Amino acid sequence: MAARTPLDADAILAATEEILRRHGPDKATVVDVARALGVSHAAVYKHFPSKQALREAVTRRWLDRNRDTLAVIAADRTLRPPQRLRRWLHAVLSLKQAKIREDPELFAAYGHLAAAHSAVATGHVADLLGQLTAIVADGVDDGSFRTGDAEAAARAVFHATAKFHHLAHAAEWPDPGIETQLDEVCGLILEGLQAPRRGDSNH
Amino acid sequence: MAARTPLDADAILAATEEILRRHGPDKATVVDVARALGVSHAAVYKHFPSKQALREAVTRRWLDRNRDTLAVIAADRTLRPPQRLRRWLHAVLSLKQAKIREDPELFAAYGHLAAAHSAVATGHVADLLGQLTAIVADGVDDGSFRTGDAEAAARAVFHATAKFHHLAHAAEWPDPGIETQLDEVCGLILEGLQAPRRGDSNH
DNA sequence: CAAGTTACAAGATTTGATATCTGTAACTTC
DNA sequence: GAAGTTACAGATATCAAATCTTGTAACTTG
Repeated sequence: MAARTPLDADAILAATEEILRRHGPDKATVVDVARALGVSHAAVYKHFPSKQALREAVTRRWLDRNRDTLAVIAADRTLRPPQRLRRWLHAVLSLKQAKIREDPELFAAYGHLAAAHSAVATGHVADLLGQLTAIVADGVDDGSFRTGDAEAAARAVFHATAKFHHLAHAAEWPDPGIETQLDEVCGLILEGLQAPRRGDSNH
Repeated sequence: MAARTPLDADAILAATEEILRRHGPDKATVVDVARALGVSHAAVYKHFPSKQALREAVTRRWLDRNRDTLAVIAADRTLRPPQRLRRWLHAVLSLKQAKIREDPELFAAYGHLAAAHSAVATGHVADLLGQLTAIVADGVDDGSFRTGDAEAAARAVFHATAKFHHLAHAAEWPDPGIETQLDEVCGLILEGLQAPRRGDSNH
């Protein structure tokens, strides 16, 4: 695993992922990473200012990959917005489920960051909200959805599906019923977005 | 605080609450509780089979009080179902917010139990789902809501509002924007429940 | 015999000395 | 001077010994 003399940020990130996978987020140290690369730990600090920053960079890589995968769905004009929204929400869940299954230690490391209110996590949420807003706006344009404020509607959808994307619920995702639950919530939400406005009948 | 000779389950529960408040859920011991009551810890075990059971009993007391408070709202015929649903969901959140504010240690103790998949927690969820189902069914009866299956709809509402009642989100509840977020989600959900059926337009 | 006691084994937690880790600084090397 | 090194202080983690906790049992008392 020890990369040769060109020690760049990417090699450090790859080694960090490997160490996180092997030792788990609680026991992985910067010294371990340096040892895996065959350098002193101070060398790592030439590229990353802190252990925290190093972990954020690893997490950002995964989140950015996810964001890009989801962006493809969000922009897919072959699906009408309601169906696209459903597909997108399922994809958010299934990307995270896959990571838990295939890389549980790494996933746990991501969880620590989110809990610590890292800027990486809040930035990712903003990205996702942007994609959701785009889907909703598309729906308003083509007449599938009716809402005055696409951004507010996207926010509501995001909060209403927290159970299916918020890391705090990760323990529930392996439950086989979770997909059905998401389907039910999607159904309810889509009805809400498609509903014709009826004034203040809610109040 | 030491109660006199009649040592009954209620006195033990009261003492346990006090110890939990003072020491927090991680440091509170059965010996502490017994000391507060002026008895040996074995005496406590005559009334409760284990420390776990004792904590569950304390938690159940609070959950049952909450259930009863909410049942009043769920059955309040002076509010039409949409408005009642909104009121009920806000009440669920605000009861928990109040507990966090006024009794943080005790609230933390409840959290531990829920995380441990205690039957107390799952039973409480069933209670709440029952109340929700009743509100939805009332709405179907009086024409405010349209849904084939009140129970499935109630489940969807419950999952869609997880952010506002699931203990995993407790850290977000002190956020001042949380009420507005719940309002937005309520609006979306109510539109969904009120929507006229339009066949398979979602798929 | 219901409701308490003391005594005790097994397991968890605290403690405190030791070792490791983080982050910085002062020093090499190409 | 960019990219690495060793050396170090202070914070953190580790580990084994001592202590405390849990839960049970055998005993006492009104």
